[in-house]
Amino acid sequence: MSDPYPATNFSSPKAHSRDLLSPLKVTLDQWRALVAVVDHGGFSQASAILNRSQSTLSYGVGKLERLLGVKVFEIQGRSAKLTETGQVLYRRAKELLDQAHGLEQIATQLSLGVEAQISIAVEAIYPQEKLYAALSRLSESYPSTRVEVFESVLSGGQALFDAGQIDLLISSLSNTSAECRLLEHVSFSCVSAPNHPLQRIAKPTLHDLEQHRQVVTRDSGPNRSLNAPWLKSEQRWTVSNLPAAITAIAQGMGFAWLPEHMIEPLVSRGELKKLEISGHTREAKLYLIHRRTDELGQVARALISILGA
Amino acid sequence: MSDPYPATNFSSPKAHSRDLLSPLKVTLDQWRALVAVVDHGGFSQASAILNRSQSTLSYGVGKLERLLGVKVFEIQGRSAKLTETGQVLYRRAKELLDQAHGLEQIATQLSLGVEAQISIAVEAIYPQEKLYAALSRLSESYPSTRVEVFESVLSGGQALFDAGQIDLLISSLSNTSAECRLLEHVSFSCVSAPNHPLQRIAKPTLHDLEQHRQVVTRDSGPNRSLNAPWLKSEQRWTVSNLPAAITAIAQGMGFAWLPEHMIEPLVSRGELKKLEISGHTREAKLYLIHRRTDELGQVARALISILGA
DNA sequence: AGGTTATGATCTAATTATTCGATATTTAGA
DNA sequence: TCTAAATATCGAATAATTAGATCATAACCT
Repeated sequence: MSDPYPATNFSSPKAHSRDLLSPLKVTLDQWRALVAVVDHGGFSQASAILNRSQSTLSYGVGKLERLLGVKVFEIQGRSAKLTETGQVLYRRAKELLDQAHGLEQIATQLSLGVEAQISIAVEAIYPQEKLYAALSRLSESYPSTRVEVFESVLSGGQALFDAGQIDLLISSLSNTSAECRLLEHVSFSCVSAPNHPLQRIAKPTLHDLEQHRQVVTRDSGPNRSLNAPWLKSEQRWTVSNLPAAITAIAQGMGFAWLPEHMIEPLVSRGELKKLEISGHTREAKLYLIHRRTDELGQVARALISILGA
Repeated sequence: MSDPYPATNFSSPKAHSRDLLSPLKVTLDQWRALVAVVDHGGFSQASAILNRSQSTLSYGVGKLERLLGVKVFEIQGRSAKLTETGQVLYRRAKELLDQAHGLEQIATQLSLGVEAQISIAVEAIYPQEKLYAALSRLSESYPSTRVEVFESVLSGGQALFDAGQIDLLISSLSNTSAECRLLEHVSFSCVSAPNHPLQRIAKPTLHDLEQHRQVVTRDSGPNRSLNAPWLKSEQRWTVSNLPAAITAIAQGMGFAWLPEHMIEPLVSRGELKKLEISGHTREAKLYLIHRRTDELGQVARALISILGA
């Protein structure tokens, strides 16, 4: 008896290398006929739905079966029943048709002037959940529009906006040369690692803070010039993004003013600890900035509406 | 001065209800023409690849543009360049073509006798990671085959196998009426919650164990008759699946013999604690059981080969 | 049981869509 | 300005799809 466990030839792990341009045997209409026959319980019923004659569907499905060498339907009595093979193909064919319709819908949207892409810059302190929730809602209405998101710090977004590279900007810097509306208040807390020397001071003052190293996030603008108004420490480390700042603080590198919503989980896990600076709560205002709405496309306008709601 | 942060692309989350059977304006061949023209830098070059004349492609793409009301190409000089709209459609069209090819490939597999579905029963103590790793590899070679997995305990899988409802069985009970090979040793440890009374006994004996409640997993077979050979406690709670047993133990409900690989993370997190029963390590042998290979399809054989490797 | 009806398969002719080759047109480069 | 290379367009040839008629079969209904 031969080896009961014959070696099997497995194709490469990623079978994603398909020749997209090789000829296709089966047309969308043929798949559509198959699905219609299944969904309406027969060739005759389906023919009414598709506005084709029964013989047309019979011919189409028959051709599909012939071309692929499979048997999709089994005629039991006077009704057509799917074979096991047919069930598999039916499922997949529905997905294929859905994608084909989606593609045409996208094309229709584009033909109606929906932007193919919009670009936005978002201040890093803006809550990511809100951003992604908004973009998720946007993509429900405009699946064809690609979204490019730039994370910016301080003047960085402004520079992109002025250069005309983005449609929308969420920034802490208000702008009088464009439409600008208050969007969000972000509260900052001063935090350090739990074992940092500052934590041993009962009520640290601003002067106490100045004796220690502060971690700040670098302005992403071309000049890297702007600082938040409360930045005064002599010893200062500058990092490129907020996650880096948080990591540095957690490692005991110093203190920083960070957005409440970003540090909250770390504080409750005990990896960071707030420093209560008497009478000094920090708050940043985030503005939604854009050109005049009549200069924007409908997708950008929709995003403004979602973000502002 | 471009921004260092990477661009992010969001795609549509979930296709909405679409009428799959409404007529499609654009054929796969027309999408194929579009993609070919982009990929080969022009209508003429693409015509060679697709074995069509240049005029055919021009006609096809032109028709696509007319039907959808979009402009895909912009003729700059003597080369065709994609418009923004075209770029979006090109991307999606490639996905559509890939799916269409995938569907035909699946049909081809099915036509060559690849099973549309295989069913397997797996003893609950078999490591899930191994199972899913094997099934994942299997689906690379046989994406068209659906897999049905039954989780079984003791005689449960055997019953399914005897009833011919499954192709493969991984069970701790060896079987002489079918092909059967040793697949895996699973070590069991006796565990309880850390605060359980048994933990206060330095070297508990089997007799000590019998004084406490044991949690066992119910035989999933029709008679619920079999017990593992070492089950002796008078007080016994029987639960339906291993996660339920683990939860019960962690809550202090008693002790149980559980597979090492399932309790290891809980032990290291301190939610469970092992009871060192002197000289009594438990081990189960898991067998891979199946009918003669010449009675099985190629997918079942491939899975046997993967599991046995 | 026997007639009736609903259903799918098959054949054919008519219709429709696709394809090709020839030709016009545009543009980059010499 | 001329040439080569590219796309668009046109008409004829070709291929594919479609509908209608017909047949065979199975379920349904007295």
